[in-house]
Amino acid sequence: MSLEEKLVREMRKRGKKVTPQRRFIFQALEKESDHHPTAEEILHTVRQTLPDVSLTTVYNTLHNLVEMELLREVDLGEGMTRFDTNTDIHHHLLCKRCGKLVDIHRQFRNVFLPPEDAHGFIITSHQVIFEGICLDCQMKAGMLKQ
Amino acid sequence: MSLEEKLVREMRKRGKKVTPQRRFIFQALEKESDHHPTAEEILHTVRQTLPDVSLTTVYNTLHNLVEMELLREVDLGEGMTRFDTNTDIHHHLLCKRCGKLVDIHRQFRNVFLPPEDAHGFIITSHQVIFEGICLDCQMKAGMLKQ
DNA sequence: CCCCAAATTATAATCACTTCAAATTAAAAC
DNA sequence: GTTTTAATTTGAAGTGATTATAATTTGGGG
Repeated sequence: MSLEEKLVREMRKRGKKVTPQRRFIFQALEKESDHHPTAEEILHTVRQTLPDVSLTTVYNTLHNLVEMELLREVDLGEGMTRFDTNTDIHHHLLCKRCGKLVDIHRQFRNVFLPPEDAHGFIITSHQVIFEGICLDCQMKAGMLKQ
Repeated sequence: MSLEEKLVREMRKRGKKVTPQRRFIFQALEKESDHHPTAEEILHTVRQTLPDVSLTTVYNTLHNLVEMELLREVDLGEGMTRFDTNTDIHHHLLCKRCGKLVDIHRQFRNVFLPPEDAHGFIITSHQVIFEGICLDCQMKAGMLKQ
């Protein structure tokens, strides 16, 4: 089942309307699932087929999906939110220079807060963010001694 | 040596001017070091004694300190940047409901990316963010079966 | 086909920050 | 102490991402 089909079903299940705009947003999410698109990027893709879609609609739909837990918001302090169709636990590696973002699908077994360090919180999730400099940026900066 | 003294010294060491504005910003950082203040919060504190300081100056000074590696920017996807005078490696625990932020000073030994997972990046830092619901918010939501 | 709550839209607003250019000032040089 | 000057400060205007508003349109049940 494609992502589009899945999301359409979930929308219907919850009595939400399935508009053409939403269908194309679902398709864009599927198409760009590999690189954590921003709302602007989704808008751009959707407008290739539906030129009058508004940014508000994109945000509205993405937020709906997040609420339905079918989409994950990823905020790495870049000044904008990225959206990730992979809602499984995974981590991120971010290039400080160019903003390139890579998924890390490895688990870190130790990352767990024992009750005495949890300050009474109910912990619902955790995320590891690695920061560094990607190959391209090392190249550009002449950091690679070839 | 107080934080103010330390920062004044470091400024002088680098040939930077020590203005009254900067001194009061250093004091505010010291006073609020426990709760990761935002630029706005620093501004508010500084204005209690120096009512005409501008937000631009606060940002300018904070960014200077970050550049000098005497201050750490913490961005947890809340839509604004917090500043942390503790530049040691440590992690964070964030309440999703009220935004309360707690430092975690425990190390996680396993959190390391082996070269085959590093995608060629030079990794310079990592950060673990735990999310959950704090005691106060559990209380408010009646989640505590007392 | 009709209805109407839900969805979409354009426009304007907001929020956190950044840029800019003119006025001020710390501190080095005299 | 006075002068000099480059760094700093300032408020106003600008940005870019996101959100609010209110009028218009529409999916889909009846």
